[in-house]
Amino acid sequence: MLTNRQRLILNAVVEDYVRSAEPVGSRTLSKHGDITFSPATIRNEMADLEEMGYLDQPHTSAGRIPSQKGYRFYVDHLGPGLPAVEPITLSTLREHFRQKINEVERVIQQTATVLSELTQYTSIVLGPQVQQGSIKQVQLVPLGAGRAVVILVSDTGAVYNRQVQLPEDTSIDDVMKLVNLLSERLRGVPLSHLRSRLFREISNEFANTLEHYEDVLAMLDELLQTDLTQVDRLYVGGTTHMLAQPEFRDVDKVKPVLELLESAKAAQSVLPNLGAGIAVRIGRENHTPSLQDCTVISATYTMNGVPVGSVGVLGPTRMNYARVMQILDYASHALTQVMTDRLRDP
Amino acid sequence: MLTNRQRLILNAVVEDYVRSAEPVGSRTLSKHGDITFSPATIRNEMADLEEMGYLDQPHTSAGRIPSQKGYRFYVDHLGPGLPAVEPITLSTLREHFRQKINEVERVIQQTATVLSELTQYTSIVLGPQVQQGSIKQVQLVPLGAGRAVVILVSDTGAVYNRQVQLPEDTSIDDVMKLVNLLSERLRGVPLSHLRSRLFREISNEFANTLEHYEDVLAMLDELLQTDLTQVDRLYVGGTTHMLAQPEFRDVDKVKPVLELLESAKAAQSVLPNLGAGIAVRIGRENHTPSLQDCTVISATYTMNGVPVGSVGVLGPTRMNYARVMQILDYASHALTQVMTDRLRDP
DNA sequence: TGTTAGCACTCGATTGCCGTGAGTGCTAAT
DNA sequence: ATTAGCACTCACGGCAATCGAGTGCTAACA
Repeated sequence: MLTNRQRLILNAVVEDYVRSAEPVGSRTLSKHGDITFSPATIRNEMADLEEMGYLDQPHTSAGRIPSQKGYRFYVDHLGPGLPAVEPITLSTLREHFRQKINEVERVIQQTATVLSELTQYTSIVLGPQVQQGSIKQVQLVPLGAGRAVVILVSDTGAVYNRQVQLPEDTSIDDVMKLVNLLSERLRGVPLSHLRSRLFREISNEFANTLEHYEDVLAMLDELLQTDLTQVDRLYVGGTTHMLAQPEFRDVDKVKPVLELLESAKAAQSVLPNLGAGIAVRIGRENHTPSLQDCTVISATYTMNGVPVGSVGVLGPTRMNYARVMQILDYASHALTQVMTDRLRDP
Repeated sequence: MLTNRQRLILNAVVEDYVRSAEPVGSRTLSKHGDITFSPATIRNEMADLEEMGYLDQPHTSAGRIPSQKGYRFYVDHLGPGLPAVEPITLSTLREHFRQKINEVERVIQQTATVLSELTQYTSIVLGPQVQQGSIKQVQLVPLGAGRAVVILVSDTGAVYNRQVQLPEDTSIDDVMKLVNLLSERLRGVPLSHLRSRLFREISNEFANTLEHYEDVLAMLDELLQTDLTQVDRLYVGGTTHMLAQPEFRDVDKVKPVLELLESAKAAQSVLPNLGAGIAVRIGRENHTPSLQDCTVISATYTMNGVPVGSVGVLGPTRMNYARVMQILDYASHALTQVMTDRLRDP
C-alpha cells in the first residue's frame, strides 16, 4: 500500500503532467501547491514509486511521468474526488440539454460536438439502440413500377423507412392485403419481438393470402435486419483534437487512431459494452491495439433503467480524468433524462 | 506559348513529381520515357519554364517541381488525354454501381468510401438535393401527450419525418382535419413549391378550420425549413489518406485541412457550386485558405439533366490528375444513372 | 530516524561544423 | 542548336562539443 505522502506525490505528478505534458522533476514538484517537502525527499519517494511501478522515467536524467498503473491508481483512489469542472462548463452543458430538440438523432450528434468542444478531446457517442417501444403504425406507400416505401412508426416516435421492390406482378389488391395484414397484426408489437412475431405467427397467413409470399417475407426480413438493428448510429466529434495532443504530433502515431475512428464499425469496439456507471480504460486496458496509448472514458445512458447507449471520450493516457469523468457523468444523466422524457405517456 | 519540347518536359516533370514526390532533376528526366535530349538541354528548358512560372525550385541545388500554374497548364493542355486508370479500378467501380442498393443515402455513402479507396485520396460526396419530385403522401401519426410524427413521402421514395409537439389542447378532431387537409391539398405538389404553396394557398384555410392555426403553421414551417433543404448530407471518406501524403506528414500542415473536413458546413464550401462537367481547383484557386496546398477535383451528377449533387476528391496539389479526373467522370455518370433510374415511371 | 543540503554524474537536446552529393548555370566545343 | 565539361551551391547526415535539467548518493542536521 502507498503511504499518505506517496499518494500526495503521485497525485501531484499526475496533475502536473496532465497539465504540462512534460516529465515532472523533484524541483518542480516541490513548488506544487500542497507539497511541503524538499526536492530531495521527493526524489526518494519518487524512486520508490518508480520501483513499485507507479511512475516511469523516460531516461535517466529526466523527470518522472505516471505509468499506466499510476493513472489507474489515480483514477481509483485519488483525483476524481475533487471538483475539477469549471462552473462555466457545467452551465454550457446544462444549456445544451435544456433546448428541447425533437429528433433524438440530432440530440446525440450535437452531444458529440459539445462534448468534444468542452473536453478538447475526441468524443464518441453511441446512439440509443431502441429495442424498446413498439409498433404504432405500419404503412406501405406504392410509388409505381413495383416500387414502394415501407414505413414503420414506433410509439417512441422513431420512423424507419425503406424502399423496396415488389415482385413484378404484384397486384394492387395484394398490396392492399399486405398492408392491412401487417398493420393489423403488427400494431403494438414490441420492436424487439418484431422479427420473431413476423415469422412465427404471421408468415403462414401470408401463404394463404398472398401470391409471392416468400418474396415479400424475404423483403421484410431484410428490412428488419438492417434497419432496426441500427449499428451505424455512432457519432464521433472533434477527431482533430487528437492532433493537438503533444504525444500524437507524430503522424505515424495518430494515423492508426484516426483510421480506427474512421471506420464506424471498428469504432464501435472503442466503447466498452454497455455496463453501469463510468468506465475508464487506460492504455493497454483497451483491447484494440491502436489504442495502446489512449484512454477511453465512457458512461452509459439508460431508458427506463435499461442501458441503451453510451457516451465516451477518447484521448491520450495523459488525460484530465477528473474533469472528463465529471462531464461524462453529467452528460449521461442528461441523456437518460432525454430518453426517458421520450417515453412519457406513449 | 510553350514550344512542343517545353510541353514535353513540363509533362514529364509533373508525371515524375506526382509519382515520386521529390523534386525532379535534369538527369532523372533524361531517363524518362519519351525524352531524348541531354540533361544540359533539359536544364536550359527548365530554366525557361521556371522563368515563365510553370516550374518552381525549392532551393538552388535542387530539382524542379511544378508550380500551380504548371499544374494548371498540365490539366488544361497535357496529361488528361491519355488513359491513366487501370482496368481493375474501372471494374471495381462498375461492380460498386452494379449492385442495386435501395437507399440513395447508402449509395452516396458507399460511393465516398469506394472513391477514397480507389484514389487513395480523401473523397467528398454531396448527397442529392432533391428539389425535384413531389409529395406522394402526407401522414401524421399521433403518439400521445400531444406528440406526433409528421411523415412526408415523395414520389422519388424519399421519406421525411419529424417529431412535433402539438399545441396542448389540440383535439383529435383537429388533428384529423389537419391531416386530411394537408393530405388532400399537398398531394402532387412539387417539393420545391411546398413552402410557398403552403403559405399562399393553404394557410387561410387553416384559419377557418383549425383552432391554433398559427402554432401549426409555425411548426410546419420549421419542418420544411430544416428537413427538406437537406444541408447536412455530405459524406467524407478516407480522411486519413491525407496523413499518408508526404507533404502533409507535418501535423501543423494537416490539422487545418482535417478541421475543415470535420465541420460539415465548412466542408460544403470545399466543393464548388454545381456546375457542369469536371472542375479542378488547384491550390490557391480554392477560396478556402486551409486548402492553399490542396487540389479539389469534382464532378456534378444530375437528375433529369438538372445538377443535384457532386462528387469530389481532395488531395495535395501533387495529385494524379488524369487518373482522378477519369474516375470522377465515371462515378458522376454512374450516379446520374442511379438518380435517373429512381425517377423512372413515378 | 526521518529530512534536507550539497555535489558529482548522466544523458537528451541544442549547436556548430564539416564532408558528401545531387543538381544547377555557364562556357566552350561540336 | 545541342551537348560535354566544370566550377559552384546548398540541403542533408554525421559527429563532437556544450548545456542544463534532473537524478542518486552521501553527509549533516533536527
